Amino acid sequence: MLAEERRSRLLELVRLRGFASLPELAEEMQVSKATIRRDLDQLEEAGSAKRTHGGVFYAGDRPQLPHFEERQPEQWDKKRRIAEVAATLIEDGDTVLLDGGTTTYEVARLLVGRTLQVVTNSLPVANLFASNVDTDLVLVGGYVYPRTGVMLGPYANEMLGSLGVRRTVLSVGGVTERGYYNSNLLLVQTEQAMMQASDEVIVVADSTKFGRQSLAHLCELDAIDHLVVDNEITEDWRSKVVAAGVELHMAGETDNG
Amino acid sequence: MLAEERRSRLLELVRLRGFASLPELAEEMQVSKATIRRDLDQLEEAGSAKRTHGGVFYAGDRPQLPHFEERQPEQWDKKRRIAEVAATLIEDGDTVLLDGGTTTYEVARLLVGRTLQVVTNSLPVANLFASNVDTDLVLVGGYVYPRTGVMLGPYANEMLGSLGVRRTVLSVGGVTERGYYNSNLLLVQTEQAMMQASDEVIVVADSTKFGRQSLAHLCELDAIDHLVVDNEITEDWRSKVVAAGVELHMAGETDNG
DNA sequence: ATATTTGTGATTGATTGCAATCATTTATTG
DNA sequence: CAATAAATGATTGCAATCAATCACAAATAT
Repeated sequence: MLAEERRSRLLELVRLRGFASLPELAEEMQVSKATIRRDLDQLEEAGSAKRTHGGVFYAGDRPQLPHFEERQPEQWDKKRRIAEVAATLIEDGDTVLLDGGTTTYEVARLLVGRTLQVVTNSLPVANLFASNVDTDLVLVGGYVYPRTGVMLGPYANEMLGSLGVRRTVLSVGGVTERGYYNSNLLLVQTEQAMMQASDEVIVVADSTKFGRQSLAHLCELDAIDHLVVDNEITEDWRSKVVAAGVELHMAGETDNG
Repeated sequence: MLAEERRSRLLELVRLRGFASLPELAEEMQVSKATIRRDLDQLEEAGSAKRTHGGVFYAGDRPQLPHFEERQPEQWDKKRRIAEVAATLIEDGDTVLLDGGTTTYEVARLLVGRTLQVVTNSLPVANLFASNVDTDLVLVGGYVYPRTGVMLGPYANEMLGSLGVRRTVLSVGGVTERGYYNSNLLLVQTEQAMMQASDEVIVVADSTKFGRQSLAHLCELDAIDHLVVDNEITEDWRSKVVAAGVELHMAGETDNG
């Protein structure tokens, strides 16, 4: 085996595994640890990998969704608590439609392994379920909005027009007295098609979204069935939501509403 | 910050990053390295992470596609060479349809960053392009076949029926005198819809596929435009393909075509 | 409130890993 | 083919990291 070929193979192994230890690579390649170190030095110089004490991890191009991944850590504690409550609203055997928001993603993570039919227009959500044999997964096709991994547009809307689901979980970008908002006009159209396809709509939103304006109006306050929010929502917003006839579920230390 | 909360945050960081070094975790959490070690001991006991010298990598549940990932390393050298030749058949500005085969995936990897419109029914392929601003990506929706991340079935076929693309790249499971085969009946129907939607069909297949039977007949030998194969294809198969009027592209040390 | 349990940071000897070096082997070039 | 360059494995002293331990701090229980 040529040195160049071995380095190419090493890079592929590291790319597939994410992390590989130096002794195991030496064993697999049937060369000494010193040789592997030298190979890894070269991969590190090329920027493909990063050496660690006793190992190496992949540092080259990794498909990622910057917009999605930047927003995932925001208010993570709140999102996680909201997701735990929202997941209790889903019943085994449901057909559930999950949108591409980061709070919805936390819900999705908790649904993996449950006996469900999942429909989604989100690549990250789809990736969660694709390997899972307990879940039937249907992906809504369409134009993939750059950096978010969300499918929207006419193909998506047409497919949603011929689907029916029990429950939809939607994230929102903002809530005002006039209703729920997201930042993208095309996305909102696709989300409206989701609501049409659904018996019940569950909105998941952390408290920082309340009183925050966003570009595109999704629907009125009363057009949804359930709202799950963390316990830092104000009393004022709580009463507005309840007055709109929405079932309010609070996530956190206090009693759930 | 409570110890339990810190450990939960650590797990999330490790999950997001794949690998994290102990000094950087200690710095971010504002605790000593000794404390981080103890935390990581607990994560390792729980099976969520694996300690390394000076660091930790994520070892918990990771969405994966076993069927796809098991087959990816097979004949990797051949696939890679085939992909390099196939990528030269794609022109910038093309609309190209990529199926869910592992050889097609290697082609896809080489197309990232090119100015293209990409249509695909494969989650792994979609994940490659979703973050890329040079590429317009359209995902074919439908039922996600378990463990492969490939969308197929009536929704997929209907969407393909309303699309037109310049070139399609297809992997196959087997080639006999009677033509090209894949292992799944539903998948073959979706792939036939892909061929119908395309001006030109490019099949990518490593030489081990020739003379190998597979369940579902895709099309006759002459129904495609280009075949890209590694240089270990036999002279017998070469002449059969050429006699069928297919443009043969050989990948490897010898002269192409 | 006090008593008990759990968690933390620092220290120290033990363990793991590393890079420089050199003799030898392998690959490449003319 | 011989000459040259590149690569390899082993050795050795050095560097980095570790786990056990202890005194103290923080959290929890009564």
